[in-house]
Amino acid sequence: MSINNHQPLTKKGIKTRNKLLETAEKIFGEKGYFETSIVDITQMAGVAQGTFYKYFPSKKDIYDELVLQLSRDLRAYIKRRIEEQTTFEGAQRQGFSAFFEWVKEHRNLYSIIQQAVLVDPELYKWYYEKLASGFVTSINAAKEKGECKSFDAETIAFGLMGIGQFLGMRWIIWENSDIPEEVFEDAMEFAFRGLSPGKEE
Amino acid sequence: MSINNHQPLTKKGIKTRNKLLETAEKIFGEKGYFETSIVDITQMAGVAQGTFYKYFPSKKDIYDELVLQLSRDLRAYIKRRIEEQTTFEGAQRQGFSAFFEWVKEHRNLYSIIQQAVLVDPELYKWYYEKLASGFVTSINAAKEKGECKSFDAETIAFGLMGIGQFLGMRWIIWENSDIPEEVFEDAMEFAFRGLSPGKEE
Amino acid sequence: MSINNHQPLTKKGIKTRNKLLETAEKIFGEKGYFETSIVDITQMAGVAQGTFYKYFPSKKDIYDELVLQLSRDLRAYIKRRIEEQTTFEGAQRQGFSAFFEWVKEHRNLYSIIQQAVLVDPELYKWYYEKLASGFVTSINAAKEKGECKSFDAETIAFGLMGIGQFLGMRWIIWENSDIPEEVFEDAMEFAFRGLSPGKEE
Amino acid sequence: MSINNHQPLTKKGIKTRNKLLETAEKIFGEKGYFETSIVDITQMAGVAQGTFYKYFPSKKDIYDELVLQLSRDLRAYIKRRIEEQTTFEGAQRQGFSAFFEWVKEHRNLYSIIQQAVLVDPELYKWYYEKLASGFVTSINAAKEKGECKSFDAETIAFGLMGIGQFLGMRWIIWENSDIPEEVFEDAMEFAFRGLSPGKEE
DNA sequence: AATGAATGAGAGTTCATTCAT
DNA sequence: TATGAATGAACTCTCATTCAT
Repeated sequence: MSINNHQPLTKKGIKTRNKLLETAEKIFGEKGYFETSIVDITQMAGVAQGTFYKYFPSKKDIYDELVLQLSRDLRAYIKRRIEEQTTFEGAQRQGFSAFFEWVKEHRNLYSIIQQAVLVDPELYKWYYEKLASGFVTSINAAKEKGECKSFDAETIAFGLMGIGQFLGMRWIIWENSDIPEEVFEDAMEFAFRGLSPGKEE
Repeated sequence: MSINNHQPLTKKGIKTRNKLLETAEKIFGEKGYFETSIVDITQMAGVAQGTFYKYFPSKKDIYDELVLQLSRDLRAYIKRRIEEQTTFEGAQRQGFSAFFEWVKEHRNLYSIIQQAVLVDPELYKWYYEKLASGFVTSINAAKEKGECKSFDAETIAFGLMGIGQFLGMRWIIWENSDIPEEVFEDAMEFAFRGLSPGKEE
Repeated sequence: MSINNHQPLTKKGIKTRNKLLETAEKIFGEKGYFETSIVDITQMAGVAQGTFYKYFPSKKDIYDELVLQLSRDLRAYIKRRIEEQTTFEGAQRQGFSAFFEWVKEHRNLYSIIQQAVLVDPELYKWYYEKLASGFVTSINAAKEKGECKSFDAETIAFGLMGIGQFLGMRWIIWENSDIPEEVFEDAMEFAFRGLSPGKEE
Repeated sequence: MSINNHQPLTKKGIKTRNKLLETAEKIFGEKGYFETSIVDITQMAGVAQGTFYKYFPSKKDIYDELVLQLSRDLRAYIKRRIEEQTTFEGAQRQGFSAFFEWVKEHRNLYSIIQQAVLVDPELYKWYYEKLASGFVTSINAAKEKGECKSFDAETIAFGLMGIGQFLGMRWIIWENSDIPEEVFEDAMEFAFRGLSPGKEE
């Protein structure tokens, strides 16, 4: 009995499947989901067109898998960098820092996520809600420890993600550089102590 | 003298062209640029396929025109609402408020902008840089008046846009509601005085 | 009672019709019949699309009219140049000469004729048969006067037309030059006394 | 490894590609390049539209391939027939004869070449220059052996091609018959000894 | 006489997917 | 497991022609 459940059974099969994933990541990132054809992927991966459908039911499926994978990767990466931090501010600094590094190292993956706005809005939503939930947890913890004002955690989570997203876009993606030291410091100061100058006395 | 420069010369022509623009706005907003076909637009607009090409050289052109139009509209809308404000914080509050209202009233247009990430990244960049320049001006003015710390204006501009973008997305687009009063207030407090509780004494 | 018989009734109408003919000649010559659109013609002629159909029932009709016109023109032009000649060879020399001059002056018209191979093979045939009939008449006359061997006149007519056609193509059209003096003389010698060297004694 | 370079990799593929070429030859010949659609070709070849583009990047490409193929075929065919000839006149007689036979056997291919005037003038030029170069070689050889007057070889080459072309067109294509014996003989006599009667004494 | 908006059939081409081998 | 040929629906875009004004 042979059911094509799209799961590779041999070492060679696993290798082929990974090759396809890597190639898709590269091309989706460069040309965008809609401009990428299956032929593009199979050609660059060095396999026949038919082979693609041995491992993925459709074009959309390989995209979904990439998003899930990178969502997990990014969250794990940030988590690892935050763990050793003891203060809320320290953790956030490390978190932002980790995020910017990750974007820099994975420009393609970053691009792939943004494409979800058009490819699959629900997936886009899922990705950010998932990411937000990590923030919410640490914000609530900080509130209890008196390290953060008693804001609505969801509001702050999305606010912080928005800041990270836009700064990363502005400098890493558009400028193709690191986040300048000064920008990072200003952003942190902004986030923790706001725009208004303190009252002088 | 008749040159097919895609500009209507009669009242009837103007009406048809506008009908096409309105229809495109609606369908792009609902189905997304890539899932929208010219047939979709012309059918819903009630004209023949060929008629589309009398007024727009291509699908991309009508998209561009929509983005330009809405970019101007949004900026004008915000500007009008800010003008009467005398303080930096007041102006920002009004600005955010205006932005959220505008997004609520033009969900389709908001969606169209986000699509530019894939449709035309350069246009996407142009849109946000244009928007940012307004922020930069008012931030710099506020710095001189002592109403804002001496941050890099570009950093703050993108930070604020990110906050607005993500909150609008989270509540107006995903939840299909207004921005809750509490969320708005928390966001303003966050932006102007930061996450950290002031030093108690 | 108003019947649109495509004939202009006023001076203005005649002018418009001629403008269309001239423009069509130019564009057909440059871009070819199939690559030329009615819009191309009306735009360059400076009239509205609808105006075209006031004067010509279809694209094919204006083409036909051009071919008929130029067929008459070319034959009249050659005839005028031949009339004063008294010998067969003299007349043929003048005829070739006139043909080459005409081609040079009317590259577009020459091109238009060649297009008939694809546009309307029957018309193409008609054009050359009409042209051949002039040759036949003068060849038969020459045969009676002992100035030409007793060849089949049709054969010689098409042979001479073939020579003219190919030399004109080779130098005037491809090289965009005059027929070189030497080429012309060689061609005449070839036509009248053949390739073989006479018997030496 | 699979690259879609339009070359078939299996026997089945080769068969399909050839079927398309044969069908295109037939339909181009009958209806003309511009009146032939890809649907015409694929329908008659019994394959899906998409299949066409697996083997030919565009309509123009299959046309080009046909022209190149037939150019080689015709030249090879004539060359084979000429080789055994020892005299210039004998070779030319055989050459003309071969050409007429070939046209008769491949009316469609002949038609396809003529279409190049409109489809691709450069290709048309290439075809005749290539053909002419064979003539030039044998004319120059004949001049050295004293079998041909010292004419400019290019002039004679195009003159001879013109004669062949027009006679073939007149009798084989238009009349759909063979070249009549008498026409052939008159043409040869014309070419080798010219129109003028020798001087009587 | 002239305009220009509108039509709609049909063109060439692409591509996700299926299937025989 | 892998191949690559084959499919056919859908796409964007063109253009000769008609028609209301």
